[in-house]
Amino acid sequence: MKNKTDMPLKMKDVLREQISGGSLLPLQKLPSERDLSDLFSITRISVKDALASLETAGLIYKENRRGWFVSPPRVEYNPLSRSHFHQMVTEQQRIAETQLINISTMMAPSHYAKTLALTELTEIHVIERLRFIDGRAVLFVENCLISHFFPNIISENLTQSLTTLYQTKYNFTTSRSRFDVIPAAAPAHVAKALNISPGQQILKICRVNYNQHAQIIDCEFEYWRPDAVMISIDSIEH
Amino acid sequence: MKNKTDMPLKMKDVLREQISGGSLLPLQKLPSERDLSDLFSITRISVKDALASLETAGLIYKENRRGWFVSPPRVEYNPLSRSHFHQMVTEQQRIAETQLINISTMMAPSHYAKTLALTELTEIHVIERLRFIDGRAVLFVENCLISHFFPNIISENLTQSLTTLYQTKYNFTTSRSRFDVIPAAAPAHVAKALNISPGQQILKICRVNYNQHAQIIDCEFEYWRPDAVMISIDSIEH
DNA sequence: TGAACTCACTGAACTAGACCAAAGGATGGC
DNA sequence: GCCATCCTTTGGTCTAGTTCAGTGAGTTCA
Repeated sequence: MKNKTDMPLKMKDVLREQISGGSLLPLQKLPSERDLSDLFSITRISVKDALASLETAGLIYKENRRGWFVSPPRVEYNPLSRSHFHQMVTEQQRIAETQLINISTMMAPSHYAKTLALTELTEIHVIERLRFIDGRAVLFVENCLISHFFPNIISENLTQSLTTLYQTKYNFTTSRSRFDVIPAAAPAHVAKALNISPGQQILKICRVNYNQHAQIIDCEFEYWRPDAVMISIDSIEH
Repeated sequence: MKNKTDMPLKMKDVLREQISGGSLLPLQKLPSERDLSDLFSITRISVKDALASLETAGLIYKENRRGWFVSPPRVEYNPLSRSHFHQMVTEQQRIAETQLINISTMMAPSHYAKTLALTELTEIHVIERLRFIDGRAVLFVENCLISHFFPNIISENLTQSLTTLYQTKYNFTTSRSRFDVIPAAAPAHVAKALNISPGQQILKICRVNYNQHAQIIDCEFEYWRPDAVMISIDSIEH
């Protein structure tokens, strides 16, 4: 029964059409909120609502105070596979990069201690890294290693795969991993690194890895931009 | 440097506090947006923004034109396990219910045909069901079965586990399953059943099941309220 | 050449209202 | 006791602005 023009809906349809039709390409910037509000004669609040709903659908994303952009296709990610980030991304004809953000060594704070099933008096290394696909920051990773398993690891090149490093330098293979996938809000430090607004929706993956002696050796917290990834698992691969 | 009172932030803190502190219990209704906007002397837009950010964090949820409610704890769900919905929920000391929404029989439309790897001239049954935890609708499921594998299935009781039915009546066991997890927006028919606004964030799980003869027998599309679930997988269980 | 500065443009966050449509309780007729 | 109708309350959607803070390109100056 709606015979109003419903410009906000029209704006969504136009953008959807331009994205699927290829007039707007992945990573391309959309017009500014102010321009869109003039173009379609609607307020900026309506523009923001409409853009937010396209964002939820995974069609567009925003960068803090920079603007809105068209989302590239999702990468398929199997958290159970041995394949690491660079290999996985490359196999899907995309370009991967890793940037080291921070390393710190500390006594395990309670939430890490709990995940690693150890006491708070154990020393851990926390490695924070940012991962890019096709030049876009899509994943913030916190790796938390139990120090005594990995002497001198902090002097290694930590932009490569940690799994490979575990194997070649420390002779540890991952015999078992356990992980949780949770739709959540971005914590402040993650939001800053990914250049999104704090509290925005992200996909959180918490993983715990066991070595060949069934010892927990490290855990990992991954924070993905929700439009960048799709978890894909096949029971036959184990 | 912010020395403004920042009432929207204060509202979030108060609600967060009341939820974690137990003054607001799971499934309990929050004051209306208008009441909150009076209480904290902020506009309804700011109230909505603040509530939306608590929603993203998984603390509260809303029902269409009914109001905002406190989210119960997430259930842990392992899509690889043989355990079915009722069993999984019961094991976590929660109450499960299933409601049959609709059954239809048709020639496979293209997106189903693609997922099931068959031609569009194959007949399929589509079973739509709504699942509840502790009385709250949290999951909309579409099961799509290849008809010739399941003669007369539509006259069975379809609020029980389909996996069990496959086994007892048709002698099919699931030998392999493959699934994708995607943060997405709720399609209109799903939004209606779950009583959420169309386009709102949900967690979509697409699963394909193979029988003991390595034939694809059905696929399933699950749409979860994102605050209700957490995917939890352990590689050792296979 | 290169580092520091300026400034226009961007979204972020907010105020102060408006009307609409669905939900659901209260009411009243039978 | 039951059912239809009314009415209040709810969120949904929208208009029309404002102020603030980070971004980044261009400019200036040592």
